[in-house]
Amino acid sequence: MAKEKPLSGRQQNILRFIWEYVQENARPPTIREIGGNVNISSTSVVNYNLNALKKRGLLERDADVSRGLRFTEQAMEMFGGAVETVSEAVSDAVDSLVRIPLVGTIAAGRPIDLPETGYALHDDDEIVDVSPAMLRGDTNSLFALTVKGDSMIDAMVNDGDIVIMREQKTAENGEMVAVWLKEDDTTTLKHFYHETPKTVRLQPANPRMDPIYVDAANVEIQGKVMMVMRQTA
Amino acid sequence: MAKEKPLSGRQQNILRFIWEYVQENARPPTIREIGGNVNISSTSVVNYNLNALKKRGLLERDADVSRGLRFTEQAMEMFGGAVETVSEAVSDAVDSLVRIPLVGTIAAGRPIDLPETGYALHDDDEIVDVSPAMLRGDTNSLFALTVKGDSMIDAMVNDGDIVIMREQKTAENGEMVAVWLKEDDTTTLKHFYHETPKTVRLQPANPRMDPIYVDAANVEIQGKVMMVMRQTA
DNA sequence: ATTGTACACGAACAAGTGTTCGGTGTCAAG
DNA sequence: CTTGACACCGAACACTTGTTCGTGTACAAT
Repeated sequence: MAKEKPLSGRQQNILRFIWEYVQENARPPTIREIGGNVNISSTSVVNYNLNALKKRGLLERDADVSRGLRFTEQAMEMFGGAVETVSEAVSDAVDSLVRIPLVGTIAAGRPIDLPETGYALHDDDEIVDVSPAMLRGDTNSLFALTVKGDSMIDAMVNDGDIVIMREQKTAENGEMVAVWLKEDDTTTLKHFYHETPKTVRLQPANPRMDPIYVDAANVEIQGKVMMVMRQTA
Repeated sequence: MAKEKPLSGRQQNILRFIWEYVQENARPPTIREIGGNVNISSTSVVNYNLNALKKRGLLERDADVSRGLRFTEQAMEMFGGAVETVSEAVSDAVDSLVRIPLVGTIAAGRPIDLPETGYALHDDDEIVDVSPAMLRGDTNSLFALTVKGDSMIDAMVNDGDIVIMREQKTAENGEMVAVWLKEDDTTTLKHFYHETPKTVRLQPANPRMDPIYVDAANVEIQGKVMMVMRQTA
């Protein structure tokens, strides 16, 4: 589009006054307040200039209401950094919790039982709220399971603990994963290491316990353990 | 000062409406707009309630100007703090986290080392954010410690875990507490039971381990364990 | 010289908006 | 039963505020 004519001095003064007035008063000025501050004695002239600013895309006007002025985003950018809206400020003030569905249990004797729909949030799911500061990486594909029984003790995970997991079918060395041992009909939580192409080392979290070595074909990774939470009171 | 009467339902609705209106319109509402939205047909009643909110320190009013309302800082804190009288949208977006100072470490070889000032929040403290749903009872006197070493394994607590505790010098049967064993120069986390007036049973969290029986005089309770959190990824 | 546009202005008016008045009803305290 | 405080209400009014009208000036283009 053609280059626009620069704003007149009066129009610049009007914008600046409106901006400052909004900061000080938490409301826009009236036509008469604008006129009084930029030396325009006639409400008609102020009206004319406001309409010109509207035409330039810098203001929005609501007709037939008092103080019916609002800056457009373009004008906000013009002022060199938009002032946050109240809701933005509130959002910033609050860490968004990561809401993780508690979708079931984990026990030694069976594989993890996840819902078919990939644990999308349902009204009846319990939710575990976790601060994002406590989690790393992608927080979108997480789910939580409650531990049943004391078979995870070698992972230092107790009956009733909550395990936060990410759905993941492969593991990097050292990652703690839930693995289903097919031959043993057992789910276990251990640190995973590729020993050889055919052998996997599963290292208990308890450093005083020995690892187990299993055939890679026997291992089905069911998810990565991101976090363990235990309520003791 | 005397405890103030709670805001009436109408007054809460008025505040909520004003808040939402300001966010949407970048200006305060008129008396009539307020009335129309909280089912008050008389401008006089709206005026009466606005004056009551002003009296409570939640609003400022400029006389004889249109849209002469402004929230006070007290009201802003209220909205920012996500309590009962704010809008549902803000309230829903904000779940008050319990902010717990991470004040130090816990290790077997020494008692818990707490700051003299009772772990009041300082700018340089690390904070652990926990959803209140994960905690029971008083959330005001909590602190967090990072576990050093693997000596807490019998409590199924690993090196690097975070323990959320409440300062407490006595224990009910079954509560998990941090105890300092004076004769052994050891801190341990165990479930506490009064066996006899002179004897205490300390039961490991690991059900496969045996309890220890110690002289009550040898035991110094340093806090109750509310929660254990482990980051594994 | 004429025309069109931009800019300017005072005044009047219509509508928006806040304040005041006189009144009613409820409830607790005396 | 009376009184006072609180909450509520419709109506009227005063004032604020935005819009419209008619007019004037300056300047560029024709």
